[in-house]
Parts: sequence; structure tokens; C-alpha cells
Amino acid sequence: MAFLILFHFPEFSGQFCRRFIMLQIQDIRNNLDEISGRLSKRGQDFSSLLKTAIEKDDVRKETQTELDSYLAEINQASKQIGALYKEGKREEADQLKEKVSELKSKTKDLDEKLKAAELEVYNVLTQIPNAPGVNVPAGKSENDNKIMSTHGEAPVLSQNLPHWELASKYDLIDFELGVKITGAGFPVYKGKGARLQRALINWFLDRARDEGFEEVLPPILVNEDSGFGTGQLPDKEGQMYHVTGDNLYVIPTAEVPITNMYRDVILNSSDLPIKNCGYTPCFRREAGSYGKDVRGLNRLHQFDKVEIVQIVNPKESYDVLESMQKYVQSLLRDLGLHYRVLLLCGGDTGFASAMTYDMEVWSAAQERWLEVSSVSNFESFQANRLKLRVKDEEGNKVLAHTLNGSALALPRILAALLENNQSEEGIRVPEVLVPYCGFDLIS
RNA sequence: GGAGAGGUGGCAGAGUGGUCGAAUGCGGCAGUCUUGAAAACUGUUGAGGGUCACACCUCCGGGGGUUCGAAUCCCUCCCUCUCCGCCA
Repeated sequence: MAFLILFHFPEFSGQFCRRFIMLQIQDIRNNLDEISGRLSKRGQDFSSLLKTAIEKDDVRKETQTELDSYLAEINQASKQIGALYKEGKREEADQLKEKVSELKSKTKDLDEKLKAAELEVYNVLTQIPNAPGVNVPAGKSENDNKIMSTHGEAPVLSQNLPHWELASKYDLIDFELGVKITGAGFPVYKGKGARLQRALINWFLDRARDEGFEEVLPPILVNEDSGFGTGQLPDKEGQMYHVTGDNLYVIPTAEVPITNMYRDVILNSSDLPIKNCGYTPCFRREAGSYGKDVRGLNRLHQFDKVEIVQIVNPKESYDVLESMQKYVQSLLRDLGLHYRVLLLCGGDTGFASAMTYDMEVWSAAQERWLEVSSVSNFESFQANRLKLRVKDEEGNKVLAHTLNGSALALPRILAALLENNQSEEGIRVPEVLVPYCGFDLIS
């Protein structure tokens, strides 16, 4: 295991692995009870892991202190040797050399011990997910998620075709053609289907800009460091497409390149908040997904998404989370969709997130809710990996808080729009999109 | 793909075996002067670990080696730039 990690991530053997790992060990030391309590909301007891982390770190500290004292002696002796040579005192110098080589043999063992200790701390810490925020309900599964609100009403329809049938009826999306070109999960959007897709992207981006997000158009291939920075690597490697020839990964979300723009950065607090939005196609291998859940646009290997990202002062992150989830709601409302807002319980909250809202739209024909957005506050969990820090007024450096959300993911929005707005005359296009796509009815 | 050059602090750019965590300039911060600002002058200004605070340790692209001692020498990997070829 150790070899595997070191092999894939040479930086682990350097300072990277030493201090910047997920939850901060310093935080765990200072707020053990609080963090333990928050983590328990995930429906699992992490207290022993937390204790182990501290114990392992104690060993690491001890070892380092011991090693450092030897290194200090060696450094001093080396300086003396230089001075002795200058004075022409060969013999004394040679004696000291022997002493140094003795000391050096001791440091070799200690150095190995230190690296092993660091790896042990790392291995423990990476098993610990982010501590859920104070308002996150306890719970083990999606059944414990809290429905915060439901908006609009399910449409009353004279016909009720699922979106894949509508797509085929009006020649909007060709799934079989995608299979021919690439494979399942890579649909071809055609005609008004393609135009509607483009309209949604542009509308989402314009709305985000009005909301103060600066648009970026990032690369969709990222290197290993970036994959690690946002936590896709090393654990979720199998979920990304991997271009082995160049050792690059195809992004599963714009979060990866956008957030990594701020990797290894120390910001001034006056730079905050940083608000970025970006459109990218997203690619997910979705290995092991089958069945009716993946029918049509429900689950794809390639899809389009506009993402919003914020980097904020730690004190403000929960207020910002609220404003972001309200913003996403405003999009759904303007599209006239029947939707609901879930606050995920501890157990359903993603590994890196402290608090997550999911937005789900109603699929009239499938008669179920489809997740179209996930808005999360990562607190400092992600910033810790990224080494993204803020210098406050006193010059103290603290980890920034990062947040992101989909605003929005396109396929399920399109599915809901098609299904919910259908009638014998055709499919009505939401008013806000008409200027963007140039038609108000698909018939 | 072929040939060459190079990776040093926020940036530019010195440093080719010892007292170098690193000259100098720019930028940043603080102060003097000024009604205020600019200019000028003075001081200050990398990151991480460790400590009550010091001490001390680590870091000059990554990893390894030579040496009492490495930014400096050797090996190796990665990356960037320039020219040629190919090409949206």
C-alpha cells in the first residue's frame, strides 16, 4: 500500500504528505470532542480513528524531534570541520568526520522511521471524512435526508411520454447514434435538441455572471496533481476516464480544474470572496450502473454542466452556502420546474463535504425526482488538500473555505423540461430560454 | 516527432562546494515628509515543522547519489521555453 501511494504520488514522500491532509491534525487535537461529535452524525463512530490519528502523530513528532537534534549536531560539526581545515588542523577535522559519520548512520534509521510515521498518519487521516456542519441532520442513508421545501406542482398532462420517447418523436436526441460513434451514455443531440442544450448553457452562464460569478473556460483534461487536489485521486480513480498515453484525466466536473486554479495559493483576505463559474462537458465512467435508472438522459457518461465555485473567508462559508443554494433555486423557478430541496443527512453527505443541499426536479413521466444540483460547503477539507490559504489582517495564514454547486447539470433538466411541458401540440419552451434558442415550441 | 535552452523567494534575476534561506531590482507592508496623494527616504517582507516563547530542523522543479558539508557536482524523472516539422 505504501509503495503504491508513493509510486503514484511522489509528492507524498515530501512535505505534501506531512501536514496537509484532509482534516487537519492540529484541528483534531484542539477540538477532538467537537469533531468526534459532528462525525458521529454520519452514523458511524470515528472517535477511535481520531484517537489513532493523534497517537500516530505523536510518534511522528517524537521521531522528528529526535532526528532534528541529530541533524543539528551534524550541521554544527560540519561547520567546525570547514573551520578546522582553514586553520590547517587536519587531524582534528578528521576526528570530527568520524563522529559525523557515526551520527549519520543514526539519522538514516530515524529518517526511515519518520517517513513511515508520516505515512501512517496519512493513512489514518484519509479514512476520516469531513465533519458534518452543526445543522446537518444525523442519519445513515438517503432516507434520513431532510426535505427542506417543495416548490411548484406536478403538471397535469394530457399525455405523459418519457423524455426518451419525446426525444425520438421530435428528433431531438439520438441515443443509438451515440452508441455507434462512441458507446452507451454518449447521446447525440440534434436540431432543436442541440439548440435547446446550447440555450441552457448560455442562459446558465449569463445568470451566473449576473450573480457575480466570473466565467472561466478551463481545460477538461487535468493532471494527477489536480486530481489529487480535489480528491478524485487516489480513491475515486475508477470514476474518471484516464488518458494513459499522457497520464491525464478527463474531468468528471468543472469543479476539478476550477478549484485547482487555486492550488498552492495564499490569498489576501481582501481578495475574497472569489466567485467563478464555468461550463464544461463532464465525463464519468459510472462503472456498475445499470437498469432503468440509466435510461435516456438519467445517467450519462458525457454530459454538460455549469458549475459555480466560491472561495471564502471561513467565517462566512455557511452564509455563502445559503446564498448559493437559493441562487440555484432561482434558476429552477425561472425554468418553471416543480422541484424540491433536500438537506442531506450526515451519512448521505459526500466524503469531502460538511454540508450539502441537493436539488431535485420532478420527472412527470417517470414519476420520480431527479437530482440536478448538489451545493456543498467543504469548509477547509478541500483547501487542506489544495494548500489554499488566506492571510488575514494580522498576517495569520488560515485555510480558506471552498464551496461549489451545479448551476445546473443539463441532462436531467432537459429531461424534466421535455416531460413536464409536453402536450399534443408539442413541447413548450420556458420563456426565459426563448431568446436564447429562438423558438418557443418544439413540434 | 527532431534540435537546443532552462527550471532559484509574489515577479525579475544573481549565485557553480562551506558563514547562502539565498545578493540586487520591482512589487507588498510600516514609518518619515505632505492638508491629502505622488515622489523621495528609512525600516520590514518566502513556506512548513517544532517551542509558552526561543533554540533548532526541512525546503532553491520531484526523487536518488557523491561529500564532513550541495542551490552549486553526478544520475534519473517531470515541466517550461525557443527553432524546425506537422496541424486545428
